[in-house]
Amino acid sequence: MRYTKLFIPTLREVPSDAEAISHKLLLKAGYIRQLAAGLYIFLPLSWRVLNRINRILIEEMESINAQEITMPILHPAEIWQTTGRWYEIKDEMFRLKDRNGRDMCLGMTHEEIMAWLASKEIRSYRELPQIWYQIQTKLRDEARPKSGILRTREFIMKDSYSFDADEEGLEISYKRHAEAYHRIFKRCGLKFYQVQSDPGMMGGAYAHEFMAPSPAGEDEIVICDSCGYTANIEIARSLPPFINFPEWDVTEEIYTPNKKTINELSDFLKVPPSLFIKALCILSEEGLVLVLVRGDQELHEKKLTKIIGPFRPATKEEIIDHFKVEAGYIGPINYSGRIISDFSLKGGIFITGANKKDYHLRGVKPDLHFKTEWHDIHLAKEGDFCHKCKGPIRIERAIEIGNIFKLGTKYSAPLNAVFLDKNGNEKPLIMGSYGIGPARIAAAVVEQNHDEDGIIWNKAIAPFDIHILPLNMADTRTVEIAESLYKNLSEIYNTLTDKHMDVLIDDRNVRPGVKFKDADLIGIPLQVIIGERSLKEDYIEVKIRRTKELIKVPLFRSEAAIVKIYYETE
RNA sequence: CGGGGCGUAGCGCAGUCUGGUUAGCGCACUCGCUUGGGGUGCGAGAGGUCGGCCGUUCGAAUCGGCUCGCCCCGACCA
Repeated sequence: MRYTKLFIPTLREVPSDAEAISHKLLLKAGYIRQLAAGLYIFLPLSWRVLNRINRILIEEMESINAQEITMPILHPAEIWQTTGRWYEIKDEMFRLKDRNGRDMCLGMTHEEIMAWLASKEIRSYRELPQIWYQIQTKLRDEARPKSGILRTREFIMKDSYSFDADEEGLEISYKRHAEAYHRIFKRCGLKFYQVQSDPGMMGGAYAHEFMAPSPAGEDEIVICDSCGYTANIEIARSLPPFINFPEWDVTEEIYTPNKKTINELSDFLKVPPSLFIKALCILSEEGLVLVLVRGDQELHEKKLTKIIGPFRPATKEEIIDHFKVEAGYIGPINYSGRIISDFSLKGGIFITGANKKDYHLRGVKPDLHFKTEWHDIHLAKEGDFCHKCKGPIRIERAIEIGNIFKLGTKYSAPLNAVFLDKNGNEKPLIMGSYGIGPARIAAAVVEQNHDEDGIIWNKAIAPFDIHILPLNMADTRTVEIAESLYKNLSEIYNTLTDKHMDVLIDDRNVRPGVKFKDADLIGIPLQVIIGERSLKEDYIEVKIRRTKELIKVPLFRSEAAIVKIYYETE
C-alpha cells in the first residue's frame, strides 16, 4: 500500500481531552477519531489492526470447533423479558419501540438470542456439544465511557456460547475456551493473567477474566507469585498481616476522651490499628447490622452486599438513636442485633467501642464476648498474604480483555432450551458464554507496547509488516530501489499472516524527518530506510521499531536479508 | 447519578476577572521559491455563527439565566 493512497491523518498535537496513553497515541497516529462520548470511528490503520485480531480470533475459535454465525443487533423485548434481564438491567440497555409500538432493545450481549436459537433447533444429546460464536457489534449505554476505545458505548465483541448435555461437558467447553484465549492473547503479544472473577449480572456460579496489566485499567487484580492464585479484587481473598496479641486477660473499660477514629485511638493508646475492631453500623433492607473488621482493614462493600443485600451506612442520628452513643464508641458487646465479622478477627483479642461515651473496652474476644457470623468482608491490599499458600500477594491494575462464564441453565431453563438425553429424559442445555473485545486488545497492546515516539505493534496484529521509507523522493535511485523493494517484498509469503507481506511505502514528497516521526508513531515493526547517504556505499538500513536497532543490509539480495530480519524480530 | 474541569479556525492555546476598533498566536492547510538522514527556511494566502438560546447594555467571546456537548474522579459497569 502507498502512503499517499492511505488516509493516515497523524497529528502533531493530541486533542487535550485524551488522557489514556492508548487514546492519545491512537488519535495522534491517525488510527481513530471520536464521534461522540464512547463512540469512535476506526480509520484505515486501526481497521487493519482489528481485522488481524479478528483473523486470530477466528482461527482459534475454529480450532476448538466453534462455528461462526451472526445474529441481529436489534432484539424483540419478549426474549429478554422471559429471562428477566429486561427488568434487571436498568439504564445500561438501549431500548426503543418499532413503528407498531413493540418494545425492542439493542443487544448488549446475546445469551438470550443464543438460548432462543438453541431452544428451536437442538433436540437431542446427539447434537451436543455445540459452540456458536459471532464477531459483532454490542451496544451498552455506559454510565461513563472513558479512556478512548477502552470503554465505549458501542463496540465489537467476539462472543461465543457453548451448549452441553451436562456439567462435565461444560467443563470441557470452558477449559477449551480458556486455552484458546491463552493462545489468542499470546499471539496478540499481550501480557495477561487469567483471574477468578465475579459472575455479576451474567449469573452462573463460576467465571474468569483475562486481565492485561496496565495503569490504564479499571480493575485491580490480586496476584500471588508463590502459588499462582489470581483473582479480581472484587472477590479476592487475603490474609491480613499476622499480629501478636498482647496478654489482655481481663476485659476492662479504658478512658478515651474524644478519641473516635482508629487513628486517634491508636496514637492516644500507643497501640497499632490492627488491635482494634472497627465497628460499622450498616442499614440493610432487613434492618440494622453491625459489621466488624480489623482496625487496619477496609470493608469490601461488594462482598458485604452479597451477604446482606443492598445497604447503606447508618446516619449519625440513626446510630445515636440505636446505641445512645456516637459512632466512635459503638461496639459489639451487649449488642443484640445481627453481627457480621471479618475472618481476620477470629481468635484475636481487641479493643473496641464500649457503647458508652468516651470509653472503649480492652481485651475483647470475638465468639467469647459476643456472638457473630463469620465472613470474608475485607478488601485485599498490598502487604497482605495469600489465603492459600501464605505467600505475599501483590495488586496490579489491569484491563479486562476477555471473560468466560459458566452459565448452567440460567438462560436455557426460562427459554425452554431443552434436549432429550440418552435415557429419553428432557433436560435443559448447560450453557457457557465467552467474550473478547478486539478493540480492547488493540488498546491494551498499545498501553503495554509504546515509547516516547509512538506505538510499537506486535508483528501479528500490526497494520503492516514492513514500512519502506525512501528519504528523498527527488532522488531517482532512491525511488527506483524503494519501488523495487516494495514490489518484491509484497510478493513474499508471510507465514505469520498466512498471506503475502503487507508493505507500506511512504511515497510522500516530504522531508525525511517527517517520515521518521510518522513511522515511529504508527509503529510498524520493521522500517526499511533508503537514503542517499547509505546508497553511496550500496547498502540500505533496516530499523527494528521496538529496539530502534539499525541494521545495515547490502543492496544485493536485500529482500532476503529484510525478510530474515523480519522473522527474527520479536 | 454525585463532585470537579473545559467549550474561541483542523489541532494546541491566549484573550473572559476589569464589556469598547477589523478576535490574536503557534502548528497544520493552499500557492511560490528553498531544502532533502529526525516534524527545513523564507514569502504570500485561505480559514471564525467565540457550543447554543434567552437576557442585561449604546455596545457582549467577556456580565446574568437556561441549555447542549466533551473530559476527569467517584458511584455504576453483560
